[in-house]
Amino acid sequence: MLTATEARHPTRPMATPPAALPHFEVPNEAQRIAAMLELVAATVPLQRRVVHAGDTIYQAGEDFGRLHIVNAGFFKIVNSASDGREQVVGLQFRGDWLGFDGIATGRYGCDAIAMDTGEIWSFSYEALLRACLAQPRLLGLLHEAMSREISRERDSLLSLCTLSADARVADFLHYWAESLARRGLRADQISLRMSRAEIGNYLGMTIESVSRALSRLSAKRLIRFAEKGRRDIEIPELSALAAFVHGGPAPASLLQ
Amino acid sequence: MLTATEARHPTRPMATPPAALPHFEVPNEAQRIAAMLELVAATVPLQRRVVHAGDTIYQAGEDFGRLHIVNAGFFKIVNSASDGREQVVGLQFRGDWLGFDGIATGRYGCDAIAMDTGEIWSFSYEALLRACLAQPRLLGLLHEAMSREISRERDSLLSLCTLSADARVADFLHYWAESLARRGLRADQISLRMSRAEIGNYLGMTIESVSRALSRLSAKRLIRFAEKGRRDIEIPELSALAAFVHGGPAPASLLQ
DNA sequence: CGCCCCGTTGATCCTGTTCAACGGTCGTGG
DNA sequence: CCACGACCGTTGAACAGGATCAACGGGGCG
Repeated sequence: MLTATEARHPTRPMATPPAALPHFEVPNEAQRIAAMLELVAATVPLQRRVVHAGDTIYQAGEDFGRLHIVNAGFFKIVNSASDGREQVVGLQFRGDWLGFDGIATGRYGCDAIAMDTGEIWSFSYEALLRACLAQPRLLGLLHEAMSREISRERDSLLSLCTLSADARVADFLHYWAESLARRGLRADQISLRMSRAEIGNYLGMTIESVSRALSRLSAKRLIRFAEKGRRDIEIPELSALAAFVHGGPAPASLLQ
Repeated sequence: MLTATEARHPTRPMATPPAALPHFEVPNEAQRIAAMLELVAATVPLQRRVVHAGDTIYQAGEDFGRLHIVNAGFFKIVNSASDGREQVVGLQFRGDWLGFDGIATGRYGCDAIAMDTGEIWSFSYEALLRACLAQPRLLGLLHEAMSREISRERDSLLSLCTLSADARVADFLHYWAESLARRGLRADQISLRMSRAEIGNYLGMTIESVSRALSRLSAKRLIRFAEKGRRDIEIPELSALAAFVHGGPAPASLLQ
């Protein structure tokens, strides 16, 4: 319940609040999230847990009873079919909630797995509902989080069905960078802590296709690989990436 | 509640409550939905609206303020990107809720369109929340509906990413039939009131591929076309369809 | 009747998968 | 210290599943 002082990792870009605000158009989403976390912490008895890459927050089939909020780090949601097919269906960052899929059935429907060091706040769903009676704003936050989750998944569906492989990868990078920017973190150089296999699974394509798509994006100067480690990617112009996703493979300006 | 003799060809399979319970494994989901509708109708001031194919319930960008429940008919949810890409991201049947995507932003994020004659119950989100104070069970229903929606979309993601075109179509038919069965309607002959184009869009494939997939499923005896009208489909064995989805294209028993 | 929309089927093309080989990095142990 | 193997990412070549292009039949309706 205590030990609040630690749980910070200055070396981990995900965990710390921004030191300098970026120069992108920055909505006050970071404040929204901070206020949300503050309110939850103040009104719901919660348990903080520091997690490391690979740690499981919950697993499909477990009894539901608790919800979770990402305070730091990031997490993947994996949905599995009875025949063994697995699919990463969501990536959750600071301020996102985990576990909604368990409410209806009383059992979690997916696995939630940490992709990096981070901190998870967990609390009983029942306790949350009780707290909502005293503090109705809390209910609004809950509904907002669920609504956001629904919209986000619909956007995934749209991207998966309507975009080419290259555009899907570009959209993925754009989404990632935007998620950082919205939280007040710098978005011009992101460090995916996912293997190509995980990216491919998330985007519904193979490792090779992901690799090729990244190479092509790099050739088009839409991204740049950091010197060391091809998991660190620079995005010179976020809007160019977005334009590529939308306008198709031909930005018309700097093509051939 | 009886009148068991009809229910053969109600001409409108979606609209009417079940007359005879089917012989499939039938959970009491029909009762769950009926009880839900009853409770909502008793506690929330709602507006009933009869709609016809093509009618719009709400559109992306409109101010959010109301939620909707399908009492009869069925509806598609269409998500659109700024560049014009459109994607059917959900199909909603009796008992399903519409409009959750508007809660977070205050504006609907998708279009909801009737695919057939039906009836929609609409009510103010604020009024619902007020009613929840008096009747906490209502809040449980709301959360359950949102949770279900999230799970459903994750399953769509899984199917889209991991299944071949034929399996996707089979899965779609299976989902449709199961949706009917769960509501106490007969599931062995379904009448899709969607064009091939709409099915294709929903499944992320072209009209031609849908057509071919249906032909192949028919050749495999997993489905059969009704004499007149290739939108009416018989499913001799629902479990065989499910087995095809999972076990891949080779059911091993009646192949070759 | 003519038109339009829908669904089917065939032929061809292309995107992304599959199969394969290779280089780099890291951790382990001789 | 370096050899080794496991893992990751990249790239090439061949393949295949769907997309695309095209033609045709049927039904509804002005």
